[in-house]
Amino acid sequence: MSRSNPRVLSTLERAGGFASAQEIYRLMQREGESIGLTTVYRSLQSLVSDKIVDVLRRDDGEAIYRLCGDAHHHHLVCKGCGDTVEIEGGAIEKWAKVMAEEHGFREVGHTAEIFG
Amino acid sequence: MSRSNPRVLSTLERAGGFASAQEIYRLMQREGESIGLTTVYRSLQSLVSDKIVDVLRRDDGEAIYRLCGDAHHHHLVCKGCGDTVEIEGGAIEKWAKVMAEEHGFREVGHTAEIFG
DNA sequence: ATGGGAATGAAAATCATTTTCATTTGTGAT
DNA sequence: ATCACAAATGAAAATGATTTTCATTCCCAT
Repeated sequence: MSRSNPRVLSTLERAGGFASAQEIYRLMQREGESIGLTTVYRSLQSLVSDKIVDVLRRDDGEAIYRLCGDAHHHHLVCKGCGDTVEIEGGAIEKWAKVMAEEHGFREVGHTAEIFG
Repeated sequence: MSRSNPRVLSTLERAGGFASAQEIYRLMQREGESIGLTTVYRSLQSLVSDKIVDVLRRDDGEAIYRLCGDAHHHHLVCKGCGDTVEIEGGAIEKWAKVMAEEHGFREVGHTAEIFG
């Protein structure tokens, strides 16, 4: 197993908002950092499993990563500039729980993103 | 442009719940239908753009399709059997709108799925 | 120094999806 | 019936993200 390369995390921070592995890689190259794509992927995997970054999917299926606080929360994602805002979702938590129980599911998780 | 092959839609119906293009293709083959993977993809694209099926993404990035009523709604997805239930999300609509306005976004869409 | 495990990255492998392109099929006009 | 042309089809190649392989380099404790 490999530990996350700190430069990947620092690049993701600098990117602000969400960035894909490929974008982080290109960004690091443009900045003259010497790193392999493999290491970028490995570092992101490790950051995800350590719960240091979130991962979700673009419409085209590409995975995008974002540095996150550890609290459960949701996002507002701007379709134009890609800017994102974290928001807490008190209402949605309750909604998910009610809906799940109503249908005999044990709720274990949900996703919710708003695009605008 | 190509129109949707009706056997693809009928297979998706029969599959119940969500199915990926690959799954639909394999299913049709198993049932002895003669069809190409290309046609499955093309048909699904066309069904999506005609708003006859929804598309969303699995965690692994694979696109999954489901026959849907035309109303805006959300899903409960069972992690075990993959079974899905459509639910309407009155609360979530309101939540999305409020959150978007609060942050100066014009709300144009959102996604929400519950897994359990 | 030195031996061994972790980290690295180039290149190949994987896998879903899209594109290309030649062929087949359907349809309408003659 | 026949011709012509557009739409549909699918095999194979191309694409693009992600993962795997594997040989090399680093680092650290002995």
